[in-house]
Amino acid sequence: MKWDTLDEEPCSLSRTVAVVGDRWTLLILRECFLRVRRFEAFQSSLQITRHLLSERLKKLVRFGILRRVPYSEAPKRYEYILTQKGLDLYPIIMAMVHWGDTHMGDERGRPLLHEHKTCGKLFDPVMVCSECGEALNAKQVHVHAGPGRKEAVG
Amino acid sequence: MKWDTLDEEPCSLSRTVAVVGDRWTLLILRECFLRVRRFEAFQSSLQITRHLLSERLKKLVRFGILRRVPYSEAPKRYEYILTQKGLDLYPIIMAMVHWGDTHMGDERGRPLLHEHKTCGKLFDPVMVCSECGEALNAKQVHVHAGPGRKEAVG
DNA sequence: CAGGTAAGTTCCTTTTTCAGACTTACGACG
DNA sequence: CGTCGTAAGTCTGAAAAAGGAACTTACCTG
Repeated sequence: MKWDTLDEEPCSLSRTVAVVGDRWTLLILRECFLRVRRFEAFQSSLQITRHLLSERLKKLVRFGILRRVPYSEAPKRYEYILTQKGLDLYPIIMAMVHWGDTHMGDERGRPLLHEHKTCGKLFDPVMVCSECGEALNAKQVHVHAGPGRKEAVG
Repeated sequence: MKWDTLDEEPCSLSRTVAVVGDRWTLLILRECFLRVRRFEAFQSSLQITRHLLSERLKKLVRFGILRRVPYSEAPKRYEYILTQKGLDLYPIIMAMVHWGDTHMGDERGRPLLHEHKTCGKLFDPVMVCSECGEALNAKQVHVHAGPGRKEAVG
């Protein structure tokens, strides 16, 4: 597998995996959604080596998931802020949190609770069909090759 | 970071990342949802080294995501089948596919289309609030420490 | 001018991953 | 009977990635 061109495969999962498919990137994104923005803050909360953090942040900026925004001119200091493309990763993160809550919990209970400001309640994320609104499950879905696959396969 | 105990962190995202947080595991799971079940089939469709495939499958079995089921007694042959815990990863995979469709597409169009057998239509997965049914977005969610976090932090 | 802070970079060691050959156990072919 | 083919792995040496810790730059504070 050539990881450097994974984002051009005719498969949307591969393309997503190319961007967020490693441990550190996912943990960095968790911090982003918890409003962490600065290099030192990421480093101290994750205990990631500065080298890797620097590299991963660059990659996320390169893919348009974070923006590097100056917050001080002298000395030059930057913070990393989620773009819309980055904010759109929220369902992935929430799906992972929900799976962890459901299947990897221990006797201590959930680490975090999520409140939906709009309705005021504690909630779980549920994935539904855009057409009929019903909850989705793997066995009710049939997959067809789309135009992007047919062209790639020939 | 000690990756070997990541699944015990007081964070559901970390625990999920401990299980599915690497490139190969996610691609293997994609194949599982496309009904691939056998060692040789995974190997030839992914071009993963046999060594890594063997290791990743063992790990998925160990975490209860796949079951190793014999399909031939002599010679002994096995296939790998998603458990319910594994099937429950579907929202994560679909969320990743959807993000890839939305943000990593090219002029060729979508690689795959998904049909909801229940309603018969092509759909996108949408993540909604379990309480009010509204589509979720990061800015409308407030996070509270839950019991599992409070106990861990002290 | 010594000490502190933020955001990196550099260097060296350890761990993972990769590519490909080897193994085991069977069935079919000639 | 010996050889080929297949499925599901294991083993090995080389290459790539990750880890740990010190170093750098540019400013600010007492």
